[in-house]
Amino acid sequence: MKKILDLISSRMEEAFLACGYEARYARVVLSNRPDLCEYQCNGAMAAAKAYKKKPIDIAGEVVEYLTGGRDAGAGGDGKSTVMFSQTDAVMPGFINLRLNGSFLADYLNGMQKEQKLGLEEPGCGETVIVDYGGANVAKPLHVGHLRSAVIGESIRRMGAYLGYHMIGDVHLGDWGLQMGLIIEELRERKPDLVYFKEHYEGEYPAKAPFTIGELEDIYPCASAKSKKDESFKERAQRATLRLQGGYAPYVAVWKHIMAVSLADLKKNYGNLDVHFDLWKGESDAGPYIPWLLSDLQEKGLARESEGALVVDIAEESDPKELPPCIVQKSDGAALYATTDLGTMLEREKLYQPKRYIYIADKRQELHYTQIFRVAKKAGYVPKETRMDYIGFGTMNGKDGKPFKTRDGGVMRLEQLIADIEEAVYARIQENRGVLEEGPEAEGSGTGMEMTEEEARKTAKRIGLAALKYGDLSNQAAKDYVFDLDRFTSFTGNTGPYILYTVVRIQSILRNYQESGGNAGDAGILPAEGSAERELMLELTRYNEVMETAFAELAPHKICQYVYELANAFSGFYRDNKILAQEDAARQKGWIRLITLVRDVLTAGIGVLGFEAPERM
RNA sequence: GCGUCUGUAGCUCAGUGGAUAGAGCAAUGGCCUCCGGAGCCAUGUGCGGAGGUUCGAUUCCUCUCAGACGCACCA
Repeated sequence: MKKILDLISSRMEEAFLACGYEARYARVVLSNRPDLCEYQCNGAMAAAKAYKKKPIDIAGEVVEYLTGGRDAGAGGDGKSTVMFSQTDAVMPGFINLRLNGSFLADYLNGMQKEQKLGLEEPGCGETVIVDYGGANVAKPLHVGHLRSAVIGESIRRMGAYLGYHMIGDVHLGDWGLQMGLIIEELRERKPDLVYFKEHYEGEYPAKAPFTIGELEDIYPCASAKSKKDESFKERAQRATLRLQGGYAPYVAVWKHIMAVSLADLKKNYGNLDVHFDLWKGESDAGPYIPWLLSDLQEKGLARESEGALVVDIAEESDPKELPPCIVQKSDGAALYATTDLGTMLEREKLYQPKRYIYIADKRQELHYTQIFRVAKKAGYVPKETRMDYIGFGTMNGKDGKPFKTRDGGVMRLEQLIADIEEAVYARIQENRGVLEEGPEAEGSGTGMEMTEEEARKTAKRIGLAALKYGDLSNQAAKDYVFDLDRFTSFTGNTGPYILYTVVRIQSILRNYQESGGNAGDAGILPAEGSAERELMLELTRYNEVMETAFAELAPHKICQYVYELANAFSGFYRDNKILAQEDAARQKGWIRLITLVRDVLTAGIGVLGFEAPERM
């Protein structure tokens, strides 16, 4: 289905053209003065100069055309409805519009018949690689990984919903210095392992010589040691180099580290309801690196500098010369940029994406600028391929500083999720308590009874919504304050509030069905009340919002929309007693209307990465 | 030093080249014989500052102040 703004705009274009003005002045936008109109066109003022006329005269001519008895709907289907109920030219040159109620109702009826509620699929199956997650092997996920996972998952879902072939890749950190650090630390702890015997010729054990718990202790320990102990660091660097060179015993250890760690990471991302199509890592770029380095040199792009191999990426238009991109360390080891470029080579070979979207901390912006330029300069990625980088801000505590545990440490993601679930669970218990103490405690049939197990499960689902909505409702690029109490609140602009709205609609629909109601494929009728009309207008924005949000890679726009829609529903719910409505046709229309609201909300939170429970 | 990003209500955040800049939370005062009150209504404060472009700027440009971050062998 066409977007409602496009339908209105094309009607206006017709009018502008008919009056002798360029179509580009006809663009219609949502009104910012709902008291005056629903939509507005400001083109007359912009056109005034070009045509040397007073804006109000231009607006007047256009309105004259529209009201000249030829106001028709998008039509062509024989049952076209008049589009506007109001067309006013207002000083200094605004054209104020309101939709005809039948046109609006028709639009919604169209939406509910369509596959994706009237959403078109501009993606057309184009392949897009989304690189997010960025977990490091052998290190537990912590709050620093949250944003990449949550934002990336949402972007991937948005794109998929719009018909793109989205490929999400976790791109593990599994090939850099941290692996050398772990290997060296392991050697110090368990020097007798066969991997550290120089002339060992036998098979390597199938069982990992450590648990995930040990592994998680090894890395921070080794990392701290390398900062104090220079010789330890050198040994770790050597181990890294040997691993990258394919030294069999280290590769064997590395495989153990990978297996143990990956199982744990999959579990944790699963708890976040974050999914990846590919579990590739930096190591997968390994095979491409020798060719990459020699190719960069053959093309004359790479040069030696202070022992390292670098590629200049500065361009004339740069305000300041950007530092070159280091592709090989002076000790010969690969680093961040090298593996990222190697990864591109693999992705081009296997998937030929039309677009890349990288989601990483905004502090990495320079790095991405560098590798994007190298990739384009060397022709590894076609010129026309879009390469986007979303740099997200820091998650801060209430003090405005990066989020920490009480003792100042880095909080594990598991802990954060557990805290949120606990807070939500407490709220659920609170509500149950209030219910039981209430004057009419019997209240059975409300469907509010919940077993302990259900309550825990529900708390988990609501907690995830609280967490993700709290994060996604902020612009990605900005730092934001993580406030557990606020995010888990069941009122206000929060994830739980959105879920509550969906649950409440479900409850009404359930009651309606249980009392023998069946709306069948009844049509939504033109609105009678103002809240009803506002709700309907809000619904029409759906496809526009989805497209814009993806075009701008801005999940927060979807948050904003679902919140506004939920609020519009609240207004409608307040003014209209759906189940008490005696006019059967109107009641059916309302049932269809709120069903559509539920479906739109469900689709919206679906791309945000969470879902509503049955009850809460 | 150079560069990037960010400054909007007491707090947390949206927003737009257009007509009166919005939400939530907090505060105050109201509203329930209500399908789930986890709601609704009312009241009050704000675009860091200065110039410029424009018929019109909170939005675009320049300067300035403040904060965060980045500037070659970490990722």
